[in-house]
Amino acid sequence: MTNETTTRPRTDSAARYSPREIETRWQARWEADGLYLTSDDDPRPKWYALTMLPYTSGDLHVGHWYAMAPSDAAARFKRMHGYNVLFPMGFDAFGLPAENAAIKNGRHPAEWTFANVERMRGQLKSMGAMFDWSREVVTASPDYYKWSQWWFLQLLKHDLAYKKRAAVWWCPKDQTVLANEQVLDGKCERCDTVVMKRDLEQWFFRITNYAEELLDFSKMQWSEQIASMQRNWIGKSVGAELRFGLDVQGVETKEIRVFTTRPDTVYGVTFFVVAPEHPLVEQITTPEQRDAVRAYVDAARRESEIDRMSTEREKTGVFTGAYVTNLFNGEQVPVWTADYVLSTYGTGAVMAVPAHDQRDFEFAKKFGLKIVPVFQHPDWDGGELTAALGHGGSMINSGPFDGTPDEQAIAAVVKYAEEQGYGRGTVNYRIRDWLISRQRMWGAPIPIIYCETHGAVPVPESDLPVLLPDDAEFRPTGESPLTYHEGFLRAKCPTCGEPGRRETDTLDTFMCSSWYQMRYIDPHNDERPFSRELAKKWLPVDQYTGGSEHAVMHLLYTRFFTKAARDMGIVAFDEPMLRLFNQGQILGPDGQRMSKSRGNVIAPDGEVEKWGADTFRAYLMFLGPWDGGGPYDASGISGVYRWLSRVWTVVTGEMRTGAHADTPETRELRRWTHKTITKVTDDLTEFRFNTMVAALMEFTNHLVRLRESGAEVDAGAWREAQESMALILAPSVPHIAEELWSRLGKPYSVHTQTWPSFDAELAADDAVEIAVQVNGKVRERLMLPVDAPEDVLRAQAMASASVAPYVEGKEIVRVIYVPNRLLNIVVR
RNA sequence: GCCGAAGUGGCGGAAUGGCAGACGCGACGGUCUCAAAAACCGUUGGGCCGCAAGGCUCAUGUGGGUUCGACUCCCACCUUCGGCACCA
Repeated sequence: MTNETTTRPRTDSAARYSPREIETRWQARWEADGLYLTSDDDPRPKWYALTMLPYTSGDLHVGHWYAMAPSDAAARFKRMHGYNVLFPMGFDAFGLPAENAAIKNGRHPAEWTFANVERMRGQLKSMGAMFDWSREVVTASPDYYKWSQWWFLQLLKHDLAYKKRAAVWWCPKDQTVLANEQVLDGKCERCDTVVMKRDLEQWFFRITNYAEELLDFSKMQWSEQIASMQRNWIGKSVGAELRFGLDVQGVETKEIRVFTTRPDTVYGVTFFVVAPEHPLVEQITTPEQRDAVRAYVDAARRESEIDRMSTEREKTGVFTGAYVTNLFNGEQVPVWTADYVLSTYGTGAVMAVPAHDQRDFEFAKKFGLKIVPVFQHPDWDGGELTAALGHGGSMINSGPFDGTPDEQAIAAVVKYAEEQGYGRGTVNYRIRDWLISRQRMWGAPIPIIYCETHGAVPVPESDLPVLLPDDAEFRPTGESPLTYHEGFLRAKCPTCGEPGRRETDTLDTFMCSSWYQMRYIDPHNDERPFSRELAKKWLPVDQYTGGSEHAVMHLLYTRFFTKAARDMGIVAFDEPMLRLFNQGQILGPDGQRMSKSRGNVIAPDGEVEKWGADTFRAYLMFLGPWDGGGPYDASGISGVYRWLSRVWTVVTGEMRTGAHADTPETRELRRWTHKTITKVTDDLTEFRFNTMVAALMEFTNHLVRLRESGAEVDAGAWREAQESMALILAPSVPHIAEELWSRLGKPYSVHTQTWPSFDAELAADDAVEIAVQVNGKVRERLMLPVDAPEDVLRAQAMASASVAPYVEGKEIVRVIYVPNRLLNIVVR
């Protein structure tokens, strides 16, 4: 087939790179052969690579390709390193868009959802990724959500799920409650509608039980960015809970507790503030103050959350007429109610220390309340304060504590408080329990039956799944059809058999995606969510990839789920995903996040049709660092296509070869081959896909130049270059790599080959260019053999006509020599 | 306000403290063509000198510092992006 000494067939159209033909052919072959099916019995070490599953929105967009193509390359790379790689794919299929589409078209959400699954699976397949489709999971299918319901029952059994009445976020447009995590800037995460508070009885998971452990990231390699976002969200504060005496006629409660991070300022308390929603407000308010307080509380209730959250606005508040006693000094201080105190944080009440807290300071100034400094701060001259004082100095006005330095103050006061029974040291977290009820139909029904006699009774595991009705009728009430579906509602109490009523709320879709990685390992098991043996073999996930927009939602929930599963004896590890890489977000051309409502979603189909999947994959990898993201712009894609065309031409074309094992051209060729293998290996290991593509381009350019120079090289070295090219292309551009491998006469498949090793000796240069600087400025570049001794280099440098003028007549102070890089002559 | 990341050509971006701008897009010039597209070849940070080969010089957000040498390390500031935010 190869003809020793012909020149290349430049414009032979039959030999041109035609991606579409190649890609459809190989995709069919791979599927027919089951090339990407992962066996549970494979003895090789396992590697579980996972990329976040897409929501069934309708079409795959550029963002999906951007997230998945590099993940696929990384998974394939692992496979070529001898790992038994599990790289599954599925669909997050419950949620509101399906329901909204159903209301609009008058069809069942399942229709819309499963049609989207079909379409998106096809689109995903066009990517040529190594997904094992035999393990696909769809969270909205009964054989999946049966197990979501099972998880709910386990959590309930272990007191990690509970129902309570609480003020919860409500989205008036979506007509459902939301978890705290799903409220962004006071708006619904899904639809951007301003949310409101409602008092409702809802199901919660006790994620707060794990607040402290969730702060520990030491058992995995996650980015500092995500860790800090989660830490922020959990919001740990160390301080103390202090009691204040309450003595109001007709009020049973004799104390109010506050959380403070500054118990050491307790002698500076000059007033006390409770949130307008605080249950005691109504009770303690004196008759004279009643009208004013009621008006204030009502106004606060009516105000939008966005207005209330603003930090800029002036402090407001009303005196309740009541007083509390500071147990430390027996002082009575007035109790105010003000909306700068949040009912959801701490105890909903604060001890106000205007001298040492800026918010209390502003409030005191506005309402003419006393300000008593309790630290002799070094910056304070004893005059009237213009702002609250920070940490520093030692205690004053603090009875027995006067003179205690700042560093010891908190510990001393807490110790005293505990001895006297005034309070105790404690830790407070900002995170709230996870609200998982949704008043929507397209979700997994919460498996509970309400009975007149027995209350909320869990559905027995043997009765799972609680199926969604397939004849849901959508009325324009905004309410879930489950609430008026007689067939669904009617149920017998599992305890007494009397007629009961089913829970009509469904599970938050984030609960369904909190454990999907566990289902992939055993997706067809109908006895258990997954077998223990397979869990032991595959879990946890070794490498997870996905967007950082899930930092305090999915990525926090799945960690909680794993810890709960561990404590319930279901799994034996602490963290769901050992390594996490967050790719950046690909934005629309307008620089905005791609979303259907903005109309800036770009479908990749056109580009894939035009250039091929390989080109598109490589282009997305080439754009820049993967964690960078940025606006999508297709203008550079032709360059990547041109590159793959050149690869095609140079690898399939003919070359003048012979036996020339030791010519400079052959040595140079080997050097390029081994250098490129080295670089591509390193870059794939570190997820530096952009520089990997650049290195492959440079290698290609060298081969093209070499071929066009007409030089003859060693046949073995050329062969090695061709085969190496196919192998190192395989993870990123799997189709062309397979085709080239096949055309080189190698056995199917390139994707089951071992990653090529590189020879450092062959990769090493035998001559290097060394920069010669005088006082840090480059004056000359010299070619020298590798590891040339300093004196040889120095002699040549001094002799150089471009160096001499800068050195002549000057005193040489110092000479710095960095082997194989540069020589810097310092003169005076 | 607090936490995190980042500022490099017209654009995307590259550079273990050691030759700034790899690789690619775009632009310009050329080959092929009746012509255009495609493809291929060449040039391409700014300024200055030179017919030319080439040389000089400025340049990595701003200002300082450390160093023989700074895109890289340190300090301050500015800007952008992401997160949290009246969290006691």
